[in-house]
Amino acid sequence: MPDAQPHLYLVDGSSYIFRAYHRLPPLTNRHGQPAGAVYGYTAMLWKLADGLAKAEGPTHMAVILDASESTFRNQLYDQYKAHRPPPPEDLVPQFPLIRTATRAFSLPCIEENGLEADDIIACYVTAAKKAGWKVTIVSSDKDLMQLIEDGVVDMLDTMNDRRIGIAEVHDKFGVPPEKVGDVLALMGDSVDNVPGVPGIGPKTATQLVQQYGDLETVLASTEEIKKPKLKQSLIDHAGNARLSRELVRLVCDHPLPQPLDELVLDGIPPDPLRAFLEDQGFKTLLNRMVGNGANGGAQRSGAVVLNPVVASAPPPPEPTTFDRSRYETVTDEATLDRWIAEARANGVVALDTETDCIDCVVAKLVGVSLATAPGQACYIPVGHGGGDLLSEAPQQLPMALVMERLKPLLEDPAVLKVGHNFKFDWTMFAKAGVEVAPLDDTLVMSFDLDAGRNPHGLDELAKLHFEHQCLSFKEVCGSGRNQCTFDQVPLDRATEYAGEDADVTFRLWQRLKPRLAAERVTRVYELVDRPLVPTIARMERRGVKVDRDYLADLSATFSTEIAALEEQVYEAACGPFTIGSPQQLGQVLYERLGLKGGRKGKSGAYSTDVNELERLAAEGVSCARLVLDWRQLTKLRNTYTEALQAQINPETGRVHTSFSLSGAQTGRLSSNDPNLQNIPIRTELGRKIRDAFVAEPGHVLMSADYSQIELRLAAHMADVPQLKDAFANGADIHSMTAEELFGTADRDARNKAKTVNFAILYGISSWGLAGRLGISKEEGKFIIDRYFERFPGIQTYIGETLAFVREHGFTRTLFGRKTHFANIRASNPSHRAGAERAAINAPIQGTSADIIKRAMARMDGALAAAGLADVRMLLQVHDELVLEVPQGREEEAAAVVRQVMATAAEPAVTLDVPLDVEVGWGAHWGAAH
DNA sequence: CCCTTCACG
DNA sequence: GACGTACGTGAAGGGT
Repeated sequence: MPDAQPHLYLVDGSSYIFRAYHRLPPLTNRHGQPAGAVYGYTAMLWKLADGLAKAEGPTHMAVILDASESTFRNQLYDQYKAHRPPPPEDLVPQFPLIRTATRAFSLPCIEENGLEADDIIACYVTAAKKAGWKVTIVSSDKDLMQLIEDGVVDMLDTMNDRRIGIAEVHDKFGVPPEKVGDVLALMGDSVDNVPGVPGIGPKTATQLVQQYGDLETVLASTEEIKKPKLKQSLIDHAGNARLSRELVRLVCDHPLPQPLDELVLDGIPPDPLRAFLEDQGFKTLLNRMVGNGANGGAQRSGAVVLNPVVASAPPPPEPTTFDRSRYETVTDEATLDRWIAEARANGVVALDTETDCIDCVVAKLVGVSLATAPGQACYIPVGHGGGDLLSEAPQQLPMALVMERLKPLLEDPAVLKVGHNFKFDWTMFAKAGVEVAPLDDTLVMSFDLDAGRNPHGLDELAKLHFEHQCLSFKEVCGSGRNQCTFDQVPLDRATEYAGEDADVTFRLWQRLKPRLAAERVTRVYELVDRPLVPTIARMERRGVKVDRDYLADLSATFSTEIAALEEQVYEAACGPFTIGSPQQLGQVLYERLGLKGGRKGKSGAYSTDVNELERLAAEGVSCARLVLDWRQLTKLRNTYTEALQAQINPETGRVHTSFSLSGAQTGRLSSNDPNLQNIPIRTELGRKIRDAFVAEPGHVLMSADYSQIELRLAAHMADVPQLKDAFANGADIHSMTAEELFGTADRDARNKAKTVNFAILYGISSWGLAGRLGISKEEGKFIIDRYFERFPGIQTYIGETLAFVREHGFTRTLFGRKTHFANIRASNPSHRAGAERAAINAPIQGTSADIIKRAMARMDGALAAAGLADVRMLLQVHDELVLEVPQGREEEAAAVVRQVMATAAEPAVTLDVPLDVEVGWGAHWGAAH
């Protein structure tokens, strides 16, 4: 099973290439250039990526290189590395190829001016240790041996296939790793020109450090030294020894060039690697790549065939059956402590919270269930009974005690907590003062693996993966008027239900976790969705302030207007009817009033949608205009002004939406209860509702929007030079498109071009475009052909996307997010065409979603780092973030928000187009745009 | 529970 | 020639 603990592999690329050069014959590549060292390097990366993913495999990996000749060591000592001979002539051209090879493996390549690779490695080791990770340094450089720590940091010498731990360091230097620096300082290094002390080599250096403990003590104890020559040399060269100590000391506190998390390993995309191997003519490796047909699963998913082990991992062990009677009810301290110890020993625990209500902001905790292995689960009741005066509360541990005991476990960085839809549980614990970390969320995992393939509810997944029917909430709490809350459920029954949820969650985690790497969605899970779980939980809990009195006034105004319109409609329609019934309205218009042109939908009813009513209104049918106005006002009143007032939480005075992480197939969030992602803005009347969203006194609401992010991404992904240039130069993209398509950019042409641009994003069809533009389908086709002719990249993108989705059944975003399309091979042409349009759109919409999600995951940290910890991110509306900012801090906050959003793709993805962010603020949401 | 309509990106 | 009239959502109300 995958370890809860991340394991970082740091490859010392610079030192490797020198050793490879001397070890390997002077091979040349397909272009006749020397490539022996590069071949050795490529083979080594292959071995790492292939073999190591098996048992003690890396979860994160990076190649570290020397960036520059000059470092702080040259300032310390101008002779440092001064006598180093220049690298051999046929090695020099191979240096840049190291970066090419690394990129071909899709591995991060890290270098930093002023630092040697060793220092960067030391910085990452320090940071990873702090985060509770394990580290393996792939090198045999003796300087790096200073960093080794038992069970935490080791080294791997791939050339000799040997692990280097404390024992090996001791064998070599006779001292533990933390004293290696002192030994190195005394002995010096002729290659790097570290002076050391003349006459002292490895043997004497070791012996001195062993005897006196460290360099300073050696230098302070020269009186005791017997050998006169040694004694004098130490006295004469004490300065050099101290200088040498500084030269071999590794910098470990420099800011990381790339955050640790970004180094996550996510399989190896085959295409760039294949292209590189072909270009170099590395046939052996190439054949291994193509020839491995046994690993059908990985191939089908488009993964490289280097790592078949994870893909073919055996199914989880027994028991495969579920026995609810085995779950334990925990009502005493000793039993609680036993479960906590079990979870800690295990390193991973699944959990689920039971509450009296599904609204996490007001819910009270009723109990917690834990699972430490399949079938091994318990339930800890803390809030049962009590609410009901008739029945006595059952014996149970006090909530405060349970929380106090659980807190160290839930916050232990070495214990992974697993939940299904963890944001709910996270909030319940946060309300009790516990910040759960680290965590895995099986709902998010399922979504990242199987979006578009199956639903992701716990009960549905139990059925799908284990053919197990979960106890339903209804069976436990009843339904309708007889429904009770969970705190009223008897403990034995509650234990069965809650224990099962934790048990299923645990087994689901075992089943899904190995699939992340095998199906190459680790990156999107680790870098986009998992970090978002606590972020979303915080946003939901914060809520947004809504002005109730303002909404009530607005509602009253709307109601008066609606009543007046109703009278006018009845008059125009020659009698009353239910205006809100499309069926009745259709009959009134096309039968009673005898209007012509009634269009019927597939259900046989007249269509009365906005297009039809606009058409009638334009023909002078007064009733149609009145109905349109009536519809707008009732919509605004019923869906917004009335509903929003009812949604204000009495405790917080704010509205708390729920964001769904699995709501949209493309990876977007969705918002519900209430939906705050569809608050009106397009009409003046509707816009008034935005003014109801206000900031706390002393604060403003800030809105930050990505400008045209999807078109920018289309320009990047489809590689359209004109579009990329236009974005780079800040040009008006629709005018530019109009110029290309129609040779003019007047208002009419620009509007048409804008429609065409959107049509492209949505998967164009000539009929659809024709309908939108009110032109014939021939004209529509002409425009599309012209678009493809001017922007051939778009046509290629569409063609390649469709070819890929037809072959694999899914699309991917730039971050690797998969969306599956069940209908892509449907025999029904309209079903198939629908799936094709969605598949063209999904990578673009999904990449946009990935980017803003990364911005969100980073936002709180970036604000805190800038001293803006009291700026609070409240809402996300697909390409917009809404924040609450203390008055007087607007400019500072805007700068941080803009920076985080504009750079959110980096470093995982480098875009050819800039991301532009527009920021505004005001007393309310309406004024922030 | 399905359909239609309409609010948003 | 038929298909159906752009991608992704959630909520409300009518009708069955």
